[in-house]
This record gives sequence, structure tokens and C-alpha cells, in this order.
Amino acid sequence: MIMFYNTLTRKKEEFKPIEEKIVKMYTCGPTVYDFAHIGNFRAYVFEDLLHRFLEFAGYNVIRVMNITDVDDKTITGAIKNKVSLEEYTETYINAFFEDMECLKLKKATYFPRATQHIPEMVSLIKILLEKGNAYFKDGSVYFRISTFPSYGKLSHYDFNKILTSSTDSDEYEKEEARDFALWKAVKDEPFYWDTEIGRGRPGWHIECSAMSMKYLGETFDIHTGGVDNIFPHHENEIAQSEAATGKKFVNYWLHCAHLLVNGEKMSKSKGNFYTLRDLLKKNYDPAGIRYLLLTTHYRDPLNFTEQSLKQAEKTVNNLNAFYQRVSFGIQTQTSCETNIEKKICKTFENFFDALADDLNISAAMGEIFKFIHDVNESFDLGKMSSKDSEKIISFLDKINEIIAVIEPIKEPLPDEIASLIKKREQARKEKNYAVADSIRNQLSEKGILLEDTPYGTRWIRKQKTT
RNA sequence: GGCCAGGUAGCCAAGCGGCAAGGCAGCGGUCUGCAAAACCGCUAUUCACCGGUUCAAAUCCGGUCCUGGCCUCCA
Repeated sequence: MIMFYNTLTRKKEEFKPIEEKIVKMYTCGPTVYDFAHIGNFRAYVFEDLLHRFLEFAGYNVIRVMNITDVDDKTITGAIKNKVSLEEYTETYINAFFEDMECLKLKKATYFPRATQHIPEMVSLIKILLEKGNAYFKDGSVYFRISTFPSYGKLSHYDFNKILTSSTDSDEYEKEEARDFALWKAVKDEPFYWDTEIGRGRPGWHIECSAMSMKYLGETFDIHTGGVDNIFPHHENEIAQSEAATGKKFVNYWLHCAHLLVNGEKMSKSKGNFYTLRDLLKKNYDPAGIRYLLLTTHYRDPLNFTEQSLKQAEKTVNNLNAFYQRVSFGIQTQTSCETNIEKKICKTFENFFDALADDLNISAAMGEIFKFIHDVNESFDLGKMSSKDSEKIISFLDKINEIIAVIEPIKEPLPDEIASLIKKREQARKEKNYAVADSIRNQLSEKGILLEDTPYGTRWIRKQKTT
């Protein structure tokens, strides 16, 4: 049984998709006005875990991640740089995909862009106008919240108590302060679309309603984002979508908590703003970054520090060392029987159950580390057969489908290096340790670490260290 | 002010009524020519604080303090 915490009900609920074996999921993607920062990636890593886990659990995941390529910030950026909106956003769209690959984030099925779905948004707005849920004012179209009584059900805000007074100076255009723009009239700006509802550009929220319904249908299973999206963004999506279709928009809303930097909110003014690229420049390992973002429960605030990043790197390093130790075992060890199969089954079961409980990744990893410890012990006692090793490796490969931080070395050892290792073993036999150590240092510089064991010399690839 | 999270060892982090998982770091030991990795042992009488409920509380209830978020375009 899979349980998720649903923001809508504020409870953990059993997950039941609309269609058996298929999950339709919408994950809020980037606004491409700048490079994404690690706070953004915390959300994307959480979504990646969700995606991978659902596939792991046997679901066919149909996932949409939108690219917001028109909004105030992208427009400002394009004007400032005197380029078209397309040119301006292209850089950041490409960077985003590179970053995703770097963090091993699984690709969504669709990456729709707002600018390519203007007709869909317009027709949705037209429906809302016809139904009386929206109105024109000075060429813009606003959603009339008074026509949607359950407004506030996601954020659980009581609108009788708040928002009685209008704060912004230009709010006079709207009938009510809380009404929000579906379509913004454009007069002097260079970027606009001429449509049946006039010349203008879309409001922020409408793209997600239009695109999610296009690719996933009027009602779908899961919608995710950061907690800061609960209000107003997701609240408004619900209002627009449900007013238009008369149907429930989304069954499960999952939101991840924020990332803090050194216990403080991440902000440009404080200078504690890291992009993924900043960290890579500082020579941090992408797998370590992924591990750190992955292994704090998504609903808990994550305090990002360079110390914890270094710890994460070390852990990833040890996971890789373990993988390689076992791989090496495949080629060398021959004897004995263990009940490794049983242990693998139990570990797998516990790992899966932990994740099925609202993605409890920390508990799931705890199971893996206990397993590793047990296996290491058996190795030290010489109780592992090559058959056992093969089973362990295939188990680790399976786990890695979710955690994706282990990088198995599949390619054979280059001849040049193999012969150096042989040469060194000869030197060691002759107790010529000066030569042996110099070869070891030489290989270390090439990223190959040697480990002498009772069964011979083993090599592993050195992880990036900082 | 309203609403929502969170405060567990040096750091990170599970547990959410029945002897405080796990990771990283540290210390001592085994193995090693030396290493590395691994293994063994040690490292929270206590879970922000104060009360209460209970045979039993880190876990439930009440209050206090601290940190962070949202309250109209920020994941």
C-alpha cells in the first residue's frame, strides 16, 4: 500500500490512481529567466524520487513538466538584453536540461512550453468567460473568485478574515482584490499574442491548467511543487480548472518544503544563493549533491551547508566503494554458501515499504546501509561466493534505479593500467616497496586507487574529492 | 496578526505510545610492508523548555521559546 501526504486533506492517504497501473502526474517546472538554483533542484529531485518510485512500484508514469517561458521576469530579461523572448529563454532552457542530466533527473514525458500553448489557454479562458467565472477589465481578463465558493480549499486560508483590503495601487482594475489575471492586456510591451480575447499575454496560472488538461486530462492523479506554490499558484489552478470543467482537477497534491542555506532563507541579497553550476565550479560532485537533496524527507526543511555536502559525497563514495568491492568479488571469490537471497529479499521489502510510506527515503537508506554492513562482514569472513556477488550486484543495480548515485564501472581495465598493477604486484612480492608505492601513486594520479587484499590487488575508480 | 512546517549526539537524519535506526566526523583496536577499504569496540540515561494524561511519552494534550515558509506571480 502506497501512502502519500495530500496537501488538500492534510492527511496521509492511500494512493489509488484513476486508471490501474497508470499514474498521470504534473510537476511544476522552471521559469527560464536564470539558471536554476539548488533550492529549485530540491523540488526537482523530490519529483524525480516520486517519479522513479512510482515506476519502481510498477506504474506507467505519464508526467508533465512545464517550462514557463513567458512571465514578468523573462520579459524583463529579454527587453534588457535586446533579444527575442525565444532567444533569451533558450539559454536557460538548455542549461536546465543539462543540469537535469547532471543530477540524473528522469525526463518527464512532456515538457510543454507556455508560449507554445497560447491557443489552449485562450480557449480555456473563453470557457470561463462564457460561464461567468471571468470578466474583462481594460482588455485584461480576470478570474471572478466569488463564483468559486470552495476557493481556499488547498491552502486552507479563510478569505473572510483576510484580503479584505486591497494593497497594490493598481488593483482598482479588478472587481475584487483577490481576483487574479488570466490574461493581461499588452499595450507598450514588445511581446504579445493577438487572439480572440485580444492582444496580450497569459497570466501566470493559466498555463498549468491548460497544459495539464491537454496532456493528462481534466482530472489527473498527482500535482507537485514547492510549498510556496500552494498559494496562490495551485489554489488558482484549482479554481480555473474546476470552474471550467465542473470536475475535480487533481486527486493528490504533494508539496516539498524549502531548502535553507546555513539555517537561513536562500536569497540573492544575502549572497547565499547557489546554482548547481556554482557548486560544480567549486568541484563538488553531482552525485553528492543529488544524494544530499534526495535523502532528507521532502516535507522537512533541508538545511544546506557545505559540510553536509561533503558528508554526502563521502557517503556516495563509500556506496561506490562497496559496489566495486562486490564487483571485484565476482571475479575472484569462489567458495561457500550464504543465505544472501533471503537477506536481499528482506532488505528490498523494507526499502520498498519505507518509500511507500510517503517516500521515507532516510529509513529506506538505513536498510541499505545495514545490508551493506552485513555483506561486508561476510566478505571479511570469506563467506561470499561469486554467485552471491552477482546477486548482490543485481540488487544494487535495482536500488540504484531509485537513488541513482552509484556509478558502476562497466568498462574493462585498460591494458596499460592492468600491466602496471601486475608490475606492482611483482615488486611487492620482491618486497621492493619503493617501486610498489611509486606505481600506486602514479595510478592514483590517473584516478585509480589500489587496495591490497588477501585475494590480490583490487582497484577502484577514485571519486571526485574536494 | 492568520495559516503551515520544523526543533533528536560535533554535523546530517529516521523513529511519532513500549528499552533512541542509519550516515558523516572522532577515539581505541584488528587486518596491511605502509596505505585504502572493511571489521570489532567506544561516542545521546536522553529527544528546545515547562506542566499534564498514561503502568509506560521523543512520540498524546496544554502552554512557552526558537527557526523557517505562505498570506497575489518565489520550488
